[in-house]
Amino acid sequence: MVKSRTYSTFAREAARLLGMEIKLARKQCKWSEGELATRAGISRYTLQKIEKGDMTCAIGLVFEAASLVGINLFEAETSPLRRQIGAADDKISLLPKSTHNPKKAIDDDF
Amino acid sequence: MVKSRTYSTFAREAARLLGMEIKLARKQCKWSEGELATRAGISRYTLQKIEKGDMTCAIGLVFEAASLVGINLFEAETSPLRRQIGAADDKISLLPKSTHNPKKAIDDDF
DNA sequence: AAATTATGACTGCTTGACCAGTCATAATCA
DNA sequence: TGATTATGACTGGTCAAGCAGTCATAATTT
Repeated sequence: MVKSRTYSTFAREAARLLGMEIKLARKQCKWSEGELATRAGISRYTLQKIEKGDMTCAIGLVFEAASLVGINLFEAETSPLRRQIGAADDKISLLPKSTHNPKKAIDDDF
Repeated sequence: MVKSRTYSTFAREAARLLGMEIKLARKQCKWSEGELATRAGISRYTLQKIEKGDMTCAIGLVFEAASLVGINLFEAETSPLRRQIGAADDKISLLPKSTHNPKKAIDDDF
């Protein structure tokens, strides 16, 4: 019995949703679990975990599976991924390099 | 030197983008790496990897950090996450339970 | 200017993620 | 119907993800 990590419900549901989308898209590709797993270079068991929304899966494996079945990950409406990356980069460079906070107690909100 | 996994550029860029968005959102929250790491219940080093778009990070940790800084993960426009999950569920149940493919050679596209 | 805080990078250790393989069951095809 | 394939669930072994901790440097405050 290991005390496992806790996650916010929002994060959990996002993972669950992504897993289901992958499963759905896979079925639409008419691929079996084994087929997608092979293409993604992962084991079938890992794919099962991914499709269940398991929080411990490596993000690279999840995104790889997702991209193979044609899921648009964080591609908002029109702009291609590259452009978004550039935009994020620009925005970051506008902010101060380090966020200097006066030392005070952390008010944890749980 | 272990030959590390390969990923599609699409998957890699998606992870990179998500990491940058987290970093950006964190700075907008005026939180230091240590602050967000503590709130997310992870080490600062892991957060650094997440913000770099490291493919090996657990998706749960990435999503947790993202949600803490207020990133809308897979929330399309208006519909809340829950509704999307329901929709995906419904769609899946409409498809055949198992995708039965005639045995043939896999034409791998790389 | 000095003092404080943030960042980047790294280093062993421990734990568990991922894999290969198996089995029973369910679904689909001939 | 029987034969084939897909799915769900699990198990031991191995290797790396994540952690705690450190250090040098950069940025920010006073």
